[in-house]
This record gives sequence, structure tokens and C-alpha cells, in this order.
Amino acid sequence: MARTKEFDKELALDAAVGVFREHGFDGTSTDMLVRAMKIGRQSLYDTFGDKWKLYCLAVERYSTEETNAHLVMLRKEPRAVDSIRAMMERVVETAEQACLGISSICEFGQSRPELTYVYQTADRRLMHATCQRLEEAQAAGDISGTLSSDEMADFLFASVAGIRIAARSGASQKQLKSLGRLALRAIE
Amino acid sequence: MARTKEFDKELALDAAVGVFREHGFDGTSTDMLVRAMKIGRQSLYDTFGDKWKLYCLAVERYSTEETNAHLVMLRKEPRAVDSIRAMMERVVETAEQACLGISSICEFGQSRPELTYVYQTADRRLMHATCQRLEEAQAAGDISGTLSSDEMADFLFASVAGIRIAARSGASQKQLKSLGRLALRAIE
DNA sequence: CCATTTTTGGAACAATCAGTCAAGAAAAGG
DNA sequence: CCTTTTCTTGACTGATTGTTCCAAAAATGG
Repeated sequence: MARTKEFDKELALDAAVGVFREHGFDGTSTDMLVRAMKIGRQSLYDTFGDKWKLYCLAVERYSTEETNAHLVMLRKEPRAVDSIRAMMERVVETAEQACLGISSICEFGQSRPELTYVYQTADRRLMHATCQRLEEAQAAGDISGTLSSDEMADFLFASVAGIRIAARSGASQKQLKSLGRLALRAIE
Repeated sequence: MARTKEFDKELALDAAVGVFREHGFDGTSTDMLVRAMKIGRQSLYDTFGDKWKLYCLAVERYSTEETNAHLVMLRKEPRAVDSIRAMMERVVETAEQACLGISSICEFGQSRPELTYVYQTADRRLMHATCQRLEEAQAAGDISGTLSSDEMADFLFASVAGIRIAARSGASQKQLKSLGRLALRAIE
């Protein structure tokens, strides 16, 4: 198997994520992609098929990476409630970067099954881990025992979306911190 | 002043809002607009200038109407806390419709000053009324007295965004209700 | 009825779009 | 060295974009 020159596919995908998250699918031209990914146009089509397939791949990659980052936080602290807090704090700190997940949901809603599947896959994985941690925190008496872990997790992820949109609309870091704090307050 | 035939400008704008909120600016073609607004293409350009100006006008109209709807809720109930709840409940009930404000912020962030100005104007008006009501509720002892009205209002609006995105990503009415309830729980 | 104004529809515009083709440059393996 | 594979480049193709022009149709006011 002759391994010849190959550009870094993952790196190129990351660059595509960077463009898509900032300008959306319709707002991104193939020229913008080629420039950002630093590959020839032909390589783009050979490697990723077409613009839509590349977008789906970018959304998928972003989703799994973002989910992984959340999971890392969720396992960071021994006390479950501290991990939950760590997860929200990371969101606050990284909120200045546009979220491709939210952008994609806004742009396409439920109209593209291949995207919906990607969202759901990531959501299920994240939901599972979060609920587990939330139940631990409940058992430890650190958060409310009357709420179901499902609705708490749903609320936290809705809050994440709220925080990111607030950031995109120009909220200060101080305001974002306050949003994160209040989200946790709801489940205490 | 000869009043000649005129199509309903406001009605046409509403139709434009309907298309833009669902497909965004880049995802909307002038053909889609002309069809939805039920006017000739030339009338569109004569009346609204171009696609971008029409979009700005649509965002402005949507913002003020949405703000008005919030304000109506905020004044609906005698008890301040009931009004706040009414405001959130309306959001939950109407969440299946895409929000042009969120869509616009997602698509353009802070990159278009003329849009940013529209957001801020609506936000200021709504913020003022909400803080007033929140302080009333604090005085009545119905919500927390330790939080500032500003951060509570910010949080409620972030929650509105979170709820609407959850809806667009397919959350059930039951889930949305739970989100609204938990948002209020944060400021209790 | 006529004159004026507004709206319409289609044709045409240049610009840009996504995607393809072909030739050559660069890299890798022998 | 040469061959093979991969990548890049630029030109090219239709299709679609936003926008304008123009003439006909419709509606209004007198």
C-alpha cells in the first residue's frame, strides 16, 4: 500500500467547521471553503463529495467534539455537582465562538433528516452522561431531589443554547457568567 | 392627494417575515419573497429597495411586534410574578414558530450594525419593562430578593432563546413547558 | 369616459454559484 | 532516474442569484 502525499483531512475538516459555524451553510461559498481549508477545489470534491456532504460531515465532527468536551468536564471533578458546574463554566468561557449546532438547527430546523440524526446521536450520548451525574448529585443532596434528571438535563442544554446566543448577540463575559450561575440555581 | 391602488404594505411585510424566519436571509430567494408576498417583483424593489433593506425592515417589524407581545403579557396580571409567568408561558405556546430574531443573530452575529441597532432597541424597551416588573415581584416577596433585576431579566431572555431553539430542534410541548417552569425556578 | 398612477410579467443583465474537466506540478516509491 | 499517485491550478459550464428595464394590464380619480 503506497502511502503517498496526502493533505490532513481532519485539519481541513476543522477549517470547514470554522467557516460554516461563522457563516452557516448558505452563507458559505465553495471559494471560502477552499481558501480556508487550504486545498484545491478538486481535492475538496474528490475527498468530500460536495458542499452539502462536507457540511454534514462538519456538523457531525463538531457535534462529537463538542460532546466530548462536555463529557470531559462531566468527569473532571469527583463531586457530581462540581462537574456539572465545570461543564457550564466551560460553555461560558468558550461562548464567543459561534456554535455550529445551533447555527445548523436555526438554518434547517427539522427539515434535513441526515442532520437531525446527527443532533440526536450527540444529544443521546450527552444526555445519558449528564443524567447520571445529575442523579449522583441528587443522591449527594447537592441539588434538588424533586426534579427529574431528564428535565434538568434538558434545561441545562437549553441554557447552553441561551448562553451562546446571548454571547453572539454581544453579551459581556460578566453577563454570561451570571447566566451560567442562574441556570445552575434553577436545579439547586 | 389622489389615493390610488396600493397593495397592503404591512401585509406584504408580514409575509416576508414569514419567509425569512423560516429560511434566513441567505436561504430566501427573491422569487420566494415575491410569491409569498403576492406582489410583482418590481413592486418589491420599488417599495422596499432591495432584498437586504427588506430583510432589515422585516427584522425590525418582527422585533417590535414580538416585544409588544411580551409587553402585553407583562401587563396582563395584577401580580408581577404572574405576569412574568404569563410571558414565559406565551413563549412556550408559540415556540413552534421559528424566531426571526434568533435566526438573524445566528446568521449575522454582530457583523451588521443596522441589525445590531434593531436588536438593541427592542431589547432596551423590553428590558426596562421586565426589570420594573421583576422589582415589583421582589418587593412582593414572590421571587428572590438577592438577585439583581438586570441579571434576572437577562436570564429570562436567554431562557426564551433556549426554549425556542429546543422547539426548533424538535422538543415536545411537555419538554418546553418544563423548560419554562425551570427558568422561573431559577429566580424564585 | 379619459388620464394618471400603480402593479404586473417577462425579458434581459451581470455576478455569483456549485460542480466538472483537463493539464501540469509536486510528492512518493521503486 | 522513472513511474505512479495525489494535489493544485485555471478555465469552463450551466444554473441561479439579485436587480433593472420596459411594455402591458389593472385600478384609481375626475
